[in-house]
Amino acid sequence: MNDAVADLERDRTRLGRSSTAERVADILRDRISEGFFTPGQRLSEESISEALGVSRNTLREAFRLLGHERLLEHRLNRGVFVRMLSAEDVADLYRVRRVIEGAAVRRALTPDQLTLIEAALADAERAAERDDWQGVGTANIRFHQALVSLNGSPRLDEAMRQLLAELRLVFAVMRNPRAFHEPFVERNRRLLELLRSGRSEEAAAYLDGYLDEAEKQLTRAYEPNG
Amino acid sequence: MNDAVADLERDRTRLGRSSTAERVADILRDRISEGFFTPGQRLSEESISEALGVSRNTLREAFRLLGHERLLEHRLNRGVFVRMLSAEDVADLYRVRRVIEGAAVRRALTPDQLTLIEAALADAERAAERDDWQGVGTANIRFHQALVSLNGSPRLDEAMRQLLAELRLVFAVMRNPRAFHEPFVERNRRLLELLRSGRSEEAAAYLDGYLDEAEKQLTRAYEPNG
DNA sequence: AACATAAGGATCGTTGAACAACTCGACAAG
DNA sequence: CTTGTCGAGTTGTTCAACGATCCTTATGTT
Repeated sequence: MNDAVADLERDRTRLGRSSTAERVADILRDRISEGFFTPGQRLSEESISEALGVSRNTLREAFRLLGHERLLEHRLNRGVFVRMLSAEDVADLYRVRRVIEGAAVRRALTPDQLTLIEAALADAERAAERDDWQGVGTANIRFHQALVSLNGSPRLDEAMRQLLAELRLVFAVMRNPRAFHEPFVERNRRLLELLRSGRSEEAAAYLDGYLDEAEKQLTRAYEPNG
Repeated sequence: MNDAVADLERDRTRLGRSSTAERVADILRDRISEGFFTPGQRLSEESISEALGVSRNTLREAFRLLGHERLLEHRLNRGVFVRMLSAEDVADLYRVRRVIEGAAVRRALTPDQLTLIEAALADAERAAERDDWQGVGTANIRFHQALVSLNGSPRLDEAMRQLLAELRLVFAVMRNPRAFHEPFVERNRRLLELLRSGRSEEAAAYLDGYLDEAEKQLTRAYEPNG
């Protein structure tokens, strides 16, 4: 019995997790990352609270939540807007990725720590065969999330989660997802092999170049019509 | 005219920055880090909103803000509590510090980047001469904050700010601040000299040992009566 | 005595309405 | 073309109310 019960404890976080404000935040978060709400757009308290059938107060709590995740921007007396990232923001996001992901790949790993990463990579490869580039993007994100989890730090995991959510704001305005996501599947494969064979310094160097390239592509595809 | 107006833009952030909820959050944050509210204590919506003269709704917005900073813990239908850190939390905080501060000291620096760090260190040394150990603690925090700023990343700065606020929750329950803070002034001095002479790998190694020691002391002073 | 159950009180969660404060565009005056 | 003024529309904040939930205490059962 004890094992089964212990397993249940993992679900406890999901239990406490059900205030209306949080569920509203979940909905809005999804809508933002799927591009339904586009960066720069203003979110009206009145129309959204009415549409979702919650009070303005509750909606405002949800707005605060997403504001702290940097998905929304709160301008006093003017309302909340879907965050619009500048080129400087993109640069900063990649600065942070280099620090956090770099620390992850430099660690000594046990083989079983790599299974999660392998799984995400396999998903990406399967999605690529299906020409499902949105799916590739999602799986790639999982790949990097799993990479960070090698640090074994809940706080770094959380930071990475937020960072990737912000990055999705940029992906949302990109017009050619294939050109962006496709090449990285292969690179992820190579990175994983370096990790598996324990060549961490090589892996770190490879990751740095990898992130440089991604940042450059993103900035290029982003800035001209920013 | 254009130059003078351009200068003003820097003040724009200060303009939007004053909703009641945020000011309430500022007050509560101060109260928590000064130990007026102690970890584990429940913060009643009714009594606090009454005491501060704001409505429950506004206070709840402030609670949400501090919850996201991990200073408060929100339990559904039970209220908010001042966060109580476990030994595992302390370990995680130091895990993150190793990653973020480690990345900072490994960078190549220009001498003028060190002036902020030097200033914080000088403050700590002066406070130590005055036997002002609270002051030493504050200056030490500024030292590490300045260290992280070498990364040049606003997001990492912000993450470090939050992390140190969490750590203050632990400092607040410590009974002998001198024993904890005093030895680190000297270590900070040594670390700065290593940085100044450009020996970054040596500095990184020194920092690692430094953080190990701090974590150990903190865990020891903390766990027995946790 | 140990345990399960039920009732009651306190507090939180959420709502709806109200009004003040503020933004922004339009239009008039200089 | 710039500066004042006005008004519509939106956000900021408060208040009162009620249902939902938790905690404690009292009650009853085995």
